[in-house]
Amino acid sequence: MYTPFESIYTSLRHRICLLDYPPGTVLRESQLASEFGVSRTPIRAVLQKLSYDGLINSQDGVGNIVTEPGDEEIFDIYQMRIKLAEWIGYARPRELTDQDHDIAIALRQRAEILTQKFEISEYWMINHDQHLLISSVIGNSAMRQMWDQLYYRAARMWYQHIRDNPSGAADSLLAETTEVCRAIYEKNSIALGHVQSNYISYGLKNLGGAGPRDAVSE
Amino acid sequence: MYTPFESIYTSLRHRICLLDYPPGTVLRESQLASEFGVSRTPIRAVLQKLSYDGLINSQDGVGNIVTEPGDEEIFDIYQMRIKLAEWIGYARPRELTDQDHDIAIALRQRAEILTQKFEISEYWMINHDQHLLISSVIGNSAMRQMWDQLYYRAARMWYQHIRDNPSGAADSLLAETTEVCRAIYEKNSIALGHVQSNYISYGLKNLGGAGPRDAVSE
DNA sequence: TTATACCAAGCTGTATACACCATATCAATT
DNA sequence: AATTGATATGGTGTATACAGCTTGGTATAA
Repeated sequence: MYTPFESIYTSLRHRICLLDYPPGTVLRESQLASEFGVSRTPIRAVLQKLSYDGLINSQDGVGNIVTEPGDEEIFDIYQMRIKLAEWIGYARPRELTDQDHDIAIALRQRAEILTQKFEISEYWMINHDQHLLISSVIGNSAMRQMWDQLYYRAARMWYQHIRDNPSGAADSLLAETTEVCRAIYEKNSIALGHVQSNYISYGLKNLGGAGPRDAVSE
Repeated sequence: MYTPFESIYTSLRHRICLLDYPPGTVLRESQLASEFGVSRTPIRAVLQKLSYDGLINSQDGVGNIVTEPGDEEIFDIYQMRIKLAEWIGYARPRELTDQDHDIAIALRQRAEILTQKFEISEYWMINHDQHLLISSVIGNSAMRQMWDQLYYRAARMWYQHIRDNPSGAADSLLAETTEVCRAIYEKNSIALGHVQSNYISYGLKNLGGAGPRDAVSE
């Protein structure tokens, strides 16, 4: 948010995740450069990072195309997120504090309001803030890095699904935030990870995928 | 290996992993540009990717400094590798073939020769080829990506340790390749992952770390 | 009418000149 | 002598001009 790079990178990632740039959109470097008031050079740096993140695909002579995740890829990413979530409590978690609980309570309140008047943007922001909270709990830096990366790769699909099927989304989110509150109140980071894993799993089910072939059975 | 980018990227990563560029080394863009016969621009792209990989650290006005992993980071990376390896067999593995077995047999033979005449470079190449083989088994693309990334982040530490303590390294590698051979012969990718997990765990122990504080106990 | 070959326009990839930043050196002052 | 300040030097970050690739359109010939 502070350096120009971070600011532009966050903006573009936000647009891709919220489908302002739906899959297939062609991003032109010169256009983005003029929009953000910089030259093509820093824009290219941002696009390269987005490319490493798997969010766009740069093709010489054509443009930077927002990727369209296939069914297999969606399944793979969700499977990884489910597994990683199970490990959150074992990845050198920092101690959960009363302040964490306050934040979680606030998120639950926002989710409760959402059940009365649903707004997709607010739904997203609650999800996002909860992700930031939980991510901050992970002490293992390698783990946290992967956790964040997969979150942003999965966000589009989830957002699209909720946008098309908003019924029940607020109730589910309220239930999730409630469970998160409890786990944090109990200062039990292992439980916190399990809650995450469960709700990601529910999400995968709702997305309609039990996997490309046979589901993973451990 | 084909595009100039891939070629330069692989070269520099190789040099960092094999400690040709030990931690603290300052990489100058113009110097690398003249060495590879290109301008600073593609060099910068490579360095940015290496920065995302956590192998270097770009500082404005100073240079691109090869990172020095701290004890905590080493432990985190190893813990993740141990956990991910356990999971290889469940990450949509492709079917193991007789050709895989032939490759594994060849690796074991090279390891056997290594026990008679140890050479650190050959040790590294066997390890690397084995990594490529096992990585190719992972069908879950998100998982494979993380697996590769952590491998290159951990390689330096392991290489340094073996270089300083070569005794027993060849025997251990021979044992590992033997177990890999067996798992592949049995076409059991779950076992293959467990073998990997075990030997990574042995490696962490040898590196001298049971963790920064208390070890993870699941 | 259809197919093919060429061409033009626009994009990304590259090279290079310039601006800004960090640091080491050296002189001036206390 | 020690310290502080300016300054020169060499680095990365940025802007821009150019080269190479892709693609859509068009003209021409079968």
